[in-house]
Amino acid sequence: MRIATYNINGINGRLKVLLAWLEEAQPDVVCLQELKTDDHGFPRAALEKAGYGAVYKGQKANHGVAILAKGSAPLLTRKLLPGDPTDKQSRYIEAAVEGVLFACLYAPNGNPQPGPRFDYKLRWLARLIDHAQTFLTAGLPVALVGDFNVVPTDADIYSAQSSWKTDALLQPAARAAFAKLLAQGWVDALRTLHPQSPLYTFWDYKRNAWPRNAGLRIDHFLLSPTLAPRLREGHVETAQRGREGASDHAPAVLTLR
DNA sequence: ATGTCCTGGATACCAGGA
Repeated sequence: MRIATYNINGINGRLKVLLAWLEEAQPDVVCLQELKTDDHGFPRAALEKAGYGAVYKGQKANHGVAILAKGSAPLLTRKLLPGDPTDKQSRYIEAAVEGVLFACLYAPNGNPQPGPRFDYKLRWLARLIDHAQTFLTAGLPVALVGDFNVVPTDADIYSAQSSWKTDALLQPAARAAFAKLLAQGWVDALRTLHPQSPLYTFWDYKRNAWPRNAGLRIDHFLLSPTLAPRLREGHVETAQRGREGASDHAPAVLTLR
């Protein structure tokens, strides 16, 4: 079973790019972030034609998440991250495919920091930590997949002393939230497979980031202890970032037995 | 400090988010 995460940065503006990649990579499950469309505008028919069923929670202009499954419809379990009924942003969707539960997430960016946007990011991550614990307590095979908007360590960025130093993605409080998930028992799949590789998944459109490989690792797969033993292979589809009309994120793929 | 690209509201280009 091949599972993927892909921050598509506008699913309609980049539908051709997405369909070409699906055709080429043939993943079984895809967690998408930053749809930037409401549910009405989700390209359900085009994805069905490409062989993928979908569940999605869209939002006009910003955010929005979806889970695709090849040849089937994912079994939807939630569209809201518990813990704050007043939170209206579409950043979480959860569904089961072939006995594995996928939590597709798009954590808040949190800039500028400090400030209310960074506070929201930390509160959102705290809610994720609480919800993640319920999966572990239940012993379920779960993958937390998506754009966490956290650079976990200085090894996960081209230069920790760059202008990113004061960015919300690198702040100690954000990193502490990610570390707390690992301390719960979640396995950082890509880092476990490749302890020494950069594993960048994001290159800013600005600052000439892609040509000089000024990347950040912010898209992650966290596997529950019951699922982690099935981990076989994983990589970032780096070449996708260099395509015409690419998202600022590259997709990443894992193979599970 | 700057840079780029998406979306929406407009119906030209700008604001907001990232």
